[in-house]
Amino acid sequence: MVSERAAPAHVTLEVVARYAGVSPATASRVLNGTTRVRDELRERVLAAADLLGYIPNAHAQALASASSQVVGVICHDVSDPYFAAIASGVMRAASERGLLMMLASTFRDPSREIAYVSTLRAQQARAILLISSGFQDRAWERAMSAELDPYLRGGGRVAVVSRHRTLRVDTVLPENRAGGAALARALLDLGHRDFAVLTGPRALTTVSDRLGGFRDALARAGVDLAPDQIVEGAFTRDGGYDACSGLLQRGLRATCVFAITDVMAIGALAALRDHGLRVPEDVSLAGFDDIPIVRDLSPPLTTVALPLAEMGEAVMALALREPPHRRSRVARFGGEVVLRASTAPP
Amino acid sequence: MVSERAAPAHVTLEVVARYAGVSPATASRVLNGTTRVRDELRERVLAAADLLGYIPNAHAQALASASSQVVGVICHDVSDPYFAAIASGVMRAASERGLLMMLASTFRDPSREIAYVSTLRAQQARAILLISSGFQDRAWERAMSAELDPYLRGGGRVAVVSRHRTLRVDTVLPENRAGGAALARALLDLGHRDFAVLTGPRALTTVSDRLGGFRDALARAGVDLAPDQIVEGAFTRDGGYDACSGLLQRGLRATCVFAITDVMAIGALAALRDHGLRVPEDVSLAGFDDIPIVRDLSPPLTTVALPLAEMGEAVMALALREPPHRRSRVARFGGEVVLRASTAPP
DNA sequence: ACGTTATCAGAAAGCGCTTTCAGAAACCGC
DNA sequence: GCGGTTTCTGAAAGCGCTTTCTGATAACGT
Repeated sequence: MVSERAAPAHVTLEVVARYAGVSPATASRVLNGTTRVRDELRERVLAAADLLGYIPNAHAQALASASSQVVGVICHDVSDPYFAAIASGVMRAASERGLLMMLASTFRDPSREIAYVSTLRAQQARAILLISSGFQDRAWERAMSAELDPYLRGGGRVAVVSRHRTLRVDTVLPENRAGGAALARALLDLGHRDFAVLTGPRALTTVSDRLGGFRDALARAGVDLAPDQIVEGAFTRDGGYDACSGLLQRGLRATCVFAITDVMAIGALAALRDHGLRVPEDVSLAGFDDIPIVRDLSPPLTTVALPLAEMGEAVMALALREPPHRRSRVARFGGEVVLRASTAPP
Repeated sequence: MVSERAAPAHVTLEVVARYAGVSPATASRVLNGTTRVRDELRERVLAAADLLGYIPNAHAQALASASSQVVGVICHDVSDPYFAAIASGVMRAASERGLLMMLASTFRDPSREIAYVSTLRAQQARAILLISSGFQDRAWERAMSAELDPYLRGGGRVAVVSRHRTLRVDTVLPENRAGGAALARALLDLGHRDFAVLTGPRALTTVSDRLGGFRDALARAGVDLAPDQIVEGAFTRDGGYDACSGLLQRGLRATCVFAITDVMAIGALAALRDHGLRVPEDVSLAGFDDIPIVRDLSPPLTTVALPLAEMGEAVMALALREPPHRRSRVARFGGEVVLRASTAPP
């Protein structure tokens, strides 16, 4: 009767230890397996912990041992399939290692990226991973370094997806430039000479690298890209739709449209269709990323494949590798052109 | 010179306080704004904190104040657009409230759901949110309750997306049953009488509710669903593809296929196409969820719309509302049929 | 001018754990 | 059988903060 309504209080290590008739030190040792403990005591502690439903307080553990099981992940936009796929790879890598993942989404605002680094520092994250699209801006870079440097000096680990100009950290680098170039060559091989491009914000290295690679490869083939056939839009499905609509309104002179990301390509496909154009009969369309859904579009989308989940696993591996930061390392991924039915000879 | 290489040590509250010439207590009060402090001291503390780049240790804060800024989210599968969309809503709700989100993905294994609850308890999460598809299994329910109950008694908050039979917690409930029924009626109205269904694991309430609602509505109209036209597959794109392929091999006798989720419908669409069937001319196809991509398929998919992001925000609101758990509450969402071009009269 | 109340700052306890440190007990060889 | 190891356990310090509690100082009324 009484025992049944006994307040469970807070079952702390102290309670377990008392119950087992040992000191908290011994109980801690048993529970963590740090040191041999006489079998009899071991059993008593284990039994007590189990019986009382003991759950250690991770804050106390972290504070006392100055270490944590948590990695922080800052993601450009979790609701975008590209970033979600990478985050999913990070998630998998984390659970393999028994780590917990604190996930923050900046919803496309680079300044929040910096704020979150600070927050994750406060949380004593063992590593901070940035899943971004790169951002080139002096003030931003300075502020980010000001957050990252003390963290690194304090033993924190940092790794980043996508190219950043001045951040001295481990990097997972999608082959944006080479991929853009390879795509251009593939499209040239199909016979296209007139291109239009739907880009995202130029301040993102992801955008400028892809566009740069694409344009260079065209130039090398003696084909140039009319400035009025390059339209900038938001980095989203609707951004792609709007950019493509704008292009169509102004008069599309291209036989092939390159959307700088698959997500934008999805919007572009809708815009083309709404405008009565058939893909690829009237115009070819290509994207970049190979997010899972694009093979199920009709027509399936030609794109540049990136192993997104693998990149997520790699960014974790890079951050956690020993010894830390011999010198910031770069791991390159992807860049293979996947030709599908959305492109055809003009 | 010397000052430049001075070890930054760890900048703790103590260091800031000493530097400002006040006690740690005062520094704490200033930084948290808990109590009025003389302006002069205030300024000194703030200046010192800023100068030294002070970042509070969240573990110490949590330990001392017995409260945390972290909510734990356990997600069935982060790489599935349905769950990702809900998680994104949760994310938004978290950042609005200044909370941090610890995200775990069970990768479709219900037993890991229980393990993660325990882990998040250890992390002293202020709330635990389960984004699942429901699971009906006595042993599982018992084990889950055994984790949840002590957590709730200790002041923890819990809320769940999807119906669970015995869990006494706040629930965000998609209108699966009503939605399934409404979809059936809409398809009947189009003139269909012969249906096939691609389902997921029956142990998931999401599956059984949708299927139950669908079948009941058909029965009420005097139409029955041949058992051999119901095929169970994994809850994924490939599961949908395989289930649909199996159905086609065995001989499809239906004029309309209902896939229990949009994700499975995407796979089904691919299977139908690979089999040379046109949608909706040869067979109509409907899904459930209205994940963002399905309006961009061709044909756009008929489905039952659920406000996924909103549901994510709601599950957070439910968990955090005051006072806690007057009695577990249920918030219902969605269930509107969205007719698109993937369905047509037979 | 005196007692009374309101403000503000510091000392110190304590959150729940880990980890030296040191002592007790058991072991060894010769 | 005794010094010297080797094991094992407990006492206690301390991780970095918050929060009483207490004392000092200022402000107030009559």
